Amino acid sequence: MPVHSRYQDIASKIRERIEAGEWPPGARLPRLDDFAEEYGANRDTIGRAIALLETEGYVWAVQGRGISVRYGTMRPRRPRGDLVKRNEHATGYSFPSASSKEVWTRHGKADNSSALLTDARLAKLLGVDPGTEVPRRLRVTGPASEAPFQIGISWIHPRFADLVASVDANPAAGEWLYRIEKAGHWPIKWMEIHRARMPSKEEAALLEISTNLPVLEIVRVGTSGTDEKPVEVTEYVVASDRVETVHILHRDETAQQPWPDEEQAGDR
Amino acid sequence: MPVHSRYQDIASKIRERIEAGEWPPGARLPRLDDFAEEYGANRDTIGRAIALLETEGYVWAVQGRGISVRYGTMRPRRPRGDLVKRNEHATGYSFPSASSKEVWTRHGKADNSSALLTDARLAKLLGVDPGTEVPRRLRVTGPASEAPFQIGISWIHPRFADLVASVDANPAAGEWLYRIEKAGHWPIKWMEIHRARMPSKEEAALLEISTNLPVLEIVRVGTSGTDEKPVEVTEYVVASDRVETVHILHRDETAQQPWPDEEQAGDR
DNA sequence: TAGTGGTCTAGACCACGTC
DNA sequence: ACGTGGTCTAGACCACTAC
Repeated sequence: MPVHSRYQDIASKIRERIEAGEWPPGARLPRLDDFAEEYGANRDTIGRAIALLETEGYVWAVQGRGISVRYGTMRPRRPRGDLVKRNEHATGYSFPSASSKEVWTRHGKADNSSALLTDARLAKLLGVDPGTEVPRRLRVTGPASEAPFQIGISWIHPRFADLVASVDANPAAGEWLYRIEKAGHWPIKWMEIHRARMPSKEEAALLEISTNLPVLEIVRVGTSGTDEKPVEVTEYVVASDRVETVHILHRDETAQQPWPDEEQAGDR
Repeated sequence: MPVHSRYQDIASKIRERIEAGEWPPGARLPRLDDFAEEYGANRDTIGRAIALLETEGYVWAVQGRGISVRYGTMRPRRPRGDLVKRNEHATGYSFPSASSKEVWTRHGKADNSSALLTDARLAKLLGVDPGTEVPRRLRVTGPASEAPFQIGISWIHPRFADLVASVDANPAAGEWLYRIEKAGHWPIKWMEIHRARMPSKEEAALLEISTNLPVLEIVRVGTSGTDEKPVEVTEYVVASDRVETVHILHRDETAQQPWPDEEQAGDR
């Protein structure tokens, strides 16, 4: 485990203790000095470890008060379903588009192959068991002259493995999805889950950013319009200093006016 | 300028020099030792300043290579024209709803008053000049028993000042908007801009989080369904460890983009 | 191997919340 | 006023990149 620096190791240990329930949400952690003595490290080093845990949402430290465990309703990679903000909007494939005349270029080669989908959350969204071998497409996208702004990792449901394998080794963006829609699953329906977090070391390297720069994580799930089953899951990781997402919200055609006392046939 | 600590002051100075163009995007900054000598501070302190600038997206430091200026272009991630589809689903106000039986409570008092809208970006979105006095509504929202998860600041277009002033001093969520829709602007159309960033000190205090925890910033613009002019702008700041946003995407045959592209004059 | 950023220590002092 | 986290220094060493 320790391939990291001292403060990262210590942070890992404290993180595990929190997750094990040693200190419940709201409880106060030992003081920096206590941790320093316990781990045989300098207090400043403990401070760095705590700062790391703060970026991950585990703890909240306040001068003069102490360090307390957050009510981590949605711990990193462990979202809870009941604390969610719901929006609905229209965009199409949310693959970032070339605005005006600009053209996004792939940085490095796209990797189209199969891999084991070990992430439990993504596996669940795709409707497969964790560890299943799944067609995967990985690419890093951005302007040709500058740093990339996005990592995209797509996992296609294994029932489309043959279909996807028949496509060009270096397909255009969305090519796999077009094929699937053409094969009788039109229209694919989409859901996206957005959140902010810090990048992993690997993600930071791919995006050419510091591990200190937050990223926007977008998990997109595509569902067949015909059999209602998941078709693909894509995780985007975008650099927060380069990209914002724009959403257009529409009102349901069948929706009534929001106030109940009046009836008025809604036109648009 | 600030009453901040040494490394924050130094970060401010370097930030200003970057924005002044002293080092163009891609250029390399002086070494830590050089900065240390120039500012008469310890190298470790300079390192903290650089780490801060990294979280803000200004620079990118790599061991063995040096510190370079980022290409800090904020690019909206727009829907792709040929793939955009129409949307038929309702959204309602994207004010977070209590899923299941949970009820969000206001932390502290909501502040309903008027204030000067100095933020150039928000002023532009609302269609007023920066510095205009505008009805404002500020609230901090979250479960009753735990920490809040969201700050919401709404700015209502001044043409509705009288209408809004007539509402109860402590209105229900969305009350102002209902009134405006009722006054002949139904249905309001919405756009949202999402991005990840680090919180300000004040935001962190309101959300009871560390300044090290990234937040999701959501700027929402409501436009009158009848005269097509902006009605309100709301900025949400949500704690990234508590909230994810969920979006349902629908197809639309017409590649519409009703919102004018905002060129990003640099508001970071 | 040289150069540069990252981490660590020990000790001191500062800033903030609480009593 | 006290206690706790936050910052700063000086110097040393580690980690990574480039040559």
